[in-house]
Amino acid sequence: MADEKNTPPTSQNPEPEKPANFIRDIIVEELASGKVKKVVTRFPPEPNGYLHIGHAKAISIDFGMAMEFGGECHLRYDDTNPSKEDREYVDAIQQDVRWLGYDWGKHLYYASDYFQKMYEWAVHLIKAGKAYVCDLPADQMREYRGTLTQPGRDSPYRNRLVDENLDLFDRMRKGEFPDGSRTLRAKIDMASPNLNMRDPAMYRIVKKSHHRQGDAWCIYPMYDWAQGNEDAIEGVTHSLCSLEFENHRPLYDWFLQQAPVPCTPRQIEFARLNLTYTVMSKRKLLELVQEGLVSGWDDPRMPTISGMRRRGFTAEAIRSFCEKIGVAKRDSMVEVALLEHCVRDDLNKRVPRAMAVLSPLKVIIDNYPEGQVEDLDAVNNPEDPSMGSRKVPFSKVLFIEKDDFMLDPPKKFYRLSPGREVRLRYAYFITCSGVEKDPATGEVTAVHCNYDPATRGGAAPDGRSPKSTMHWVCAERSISAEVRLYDYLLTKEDPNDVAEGMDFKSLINPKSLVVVKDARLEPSLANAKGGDKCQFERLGYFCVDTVDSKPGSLVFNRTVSLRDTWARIQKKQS
RNA sequence: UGGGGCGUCGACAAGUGGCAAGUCACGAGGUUUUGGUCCUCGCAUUCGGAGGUUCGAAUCCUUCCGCCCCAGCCA
Repeated sequence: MADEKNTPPTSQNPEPEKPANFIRDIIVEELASGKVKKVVTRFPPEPNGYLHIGHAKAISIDFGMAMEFGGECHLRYDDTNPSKEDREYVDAIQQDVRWLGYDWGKHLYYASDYFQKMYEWAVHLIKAGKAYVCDLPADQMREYRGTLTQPGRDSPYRNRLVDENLDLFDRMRKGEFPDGSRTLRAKIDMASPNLNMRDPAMYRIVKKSHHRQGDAWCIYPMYDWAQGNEDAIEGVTHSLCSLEFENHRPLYDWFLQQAPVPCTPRQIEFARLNLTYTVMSKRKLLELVQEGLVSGWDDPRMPTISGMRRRGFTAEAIRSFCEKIGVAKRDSMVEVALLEHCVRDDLNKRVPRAMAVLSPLKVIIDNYPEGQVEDLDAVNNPEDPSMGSRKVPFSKVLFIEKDDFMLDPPKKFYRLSPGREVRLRYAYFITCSGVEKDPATGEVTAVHCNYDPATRGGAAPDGRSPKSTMHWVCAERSISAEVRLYDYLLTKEDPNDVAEGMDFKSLINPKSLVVVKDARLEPSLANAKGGDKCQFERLGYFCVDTVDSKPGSLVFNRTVSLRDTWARIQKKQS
C-alpha cells in the first residue's frame, strides 16, 4: 500500500487515480512507518445550521480518506454551545450526510456525551497547576490579552492556589455564579506571539438548556479545549479541519499533552471551499432564511445540501465535484461552472428526456387532418437505449417555443421562420407558410405551416435534413405545469466584492427565480412525482419539486440549463 | 508593524533537482433527429519578482513583493 502511489497507471490498470493531495501523502507515510495502524477521522459539525456544499467538501475528505484506507469516520456533533444549537439541525445533518452517500456505521457521537470526562480532565489540569479560574469580565480579559504586536499581561487571578481553583470551578459547575462572571483558563503564556496561547478560556458559564443535556450543565467547554479531547476520546488519528484553525494547532497539541488522554490525534488543515456567486457562511445563510429572502434552508437557490437536493442535484454529481476540486492549502474560489458541469455530466447519462414548452407559440399545420391525433415514438435517452421509448401525441395544433420562431431571422438562426423548413423532433418536417399577428401590437400570435407526411418520425426518404430540430408539444393533449427557473442567487462572482457600507444582500439577483405559471408539457409527465428528474429537450435538466408539486398541479425546478451555443452566438453578434 | 500560512494557465490542481499532468472555462473543426452529448485539435518556452547554487531549478539558497488567518467567555 505504501508504494502504491509510485505505481504508474498501466493498461491493466487504466483506472484514473484520484487526484493526489497532501493529506493522503501524510497518511500513506504514517501507515508505512507504522505510526498509524488504522485511519480514524471525524466530521464534527456544530448543529447550528444546515450543511452546505462547503461541508460536502469536508465530508468527502473526512469520509473519503477513512474509506480509502479501510478506516472509519465518525459523525460527531460538536454541540458545546447550547445558545446557538438546535435539534432541528442535528436531524437535518444526518439526513444530508446519508444522502450524500456516506456511512458512519455505529460511530455517531455527541461532544456533549463527553462533558463529564472533559470536566474531570479540566480538574486534572487545575491540579497540575495548568489551569485557573479567572474573574475578569469579558472586556477586561480582552484588555489583558494585549494585541497582535503587544504581549498580554497576566490576569490578577492567574496565581490562585490550586485548592481555591478547585473550589471555584466546582461552584461554577454547581451554578453558583452568574453567566459570564468567571471562566476557567489554561495557564500558558500571556506573551505568546500566538494569541490563542495567551491563557485561552476552557470553560464559560452559560445557563442555557442544552438540547441533549437539559440543565445538567451550566458550564460549557470552549472549542479548543473540547475538540482535541473529543478526538482523543474517540481514538481519532487524523483530525482534518479548515485553514483558519492552523493558528489553533499549537493549542490543540498543548491540551493533548496536559490531559491524560488515551491517544494523540494529529490535526491537519486544508482550504475550505469558496464558490463563485455563492455565500458559504452559515451566518449569512441563516440571515437569508430568517429575513425571508429565500423560502428556507432548502430553497433551491441555496448552496445547502438540502437546497441542492431539492433543486435536482444528485449526490453523485456533488461527490464528483468534490473530487475534482482537489484538496490543498491555498485559498481559492472555484467557478460554479465546474459544479454545473458535474451536474450535467451525471444527469445526461441517467435521466430521461421529455418535451416541454416554456413560452408557447401556437403552430397550425394547415395540411394536417382536422381532429386527427397520432402517437409518435420518442426515445427516452439517446445516451442509453435501455431506457426505452414512449409515445407523444401529435395533431394539427401544436406549441413551439417563442424563441424558436423569428419573422426576420439574423444570420446563423437555423430555427423556424417564414419559408423555412425545420424538423419537429420525432414528428415531421414542417415549413412555415405564414403568420397571424395581433393587429394592435404586431406581435406574432400563431404560425401557419405545412407538414411533409413522408417525414413521419423525423426522417426524409430523400435524405434531406433541416438545419434545425425543435421540440414541440400537442396543444390539446399537453398538460400545464409551473416551472421555476433558477439562476445564481448573487449578481457578483465574489460575494465579498460589495460597495462600502453595503453587505452581500445588496448583491441578491432579482432574477434568481423566474416562475413560468403555465408551461406546456407532453402528457407522459402527468404522473411525475416529487424528486423525479428529466431533461426537457433543448432546455435543461428539471426535477419535480418535493414541496409544492401536487398531482394535477405539477411544479418543476430547473436544476441547470443545457449548454447553449446559440445563446453564445447571439451574445457575440450583439 | 507580532505570529501562522499561501503564491504553477481565466478557474481548480498535479509536480518535491532532469527539462510544466489532468479537469473546468474558452477557441477552431467533425459527428448528430437536442445549436445537447460525443470526438479531434488548440490553449503556461514558463511556475509572484530579482539574484544565487548546479551540467541542469517550479522544485535548493538569499532577498523582495502580494494575498489569507489570529486580539469571541463562537466554532
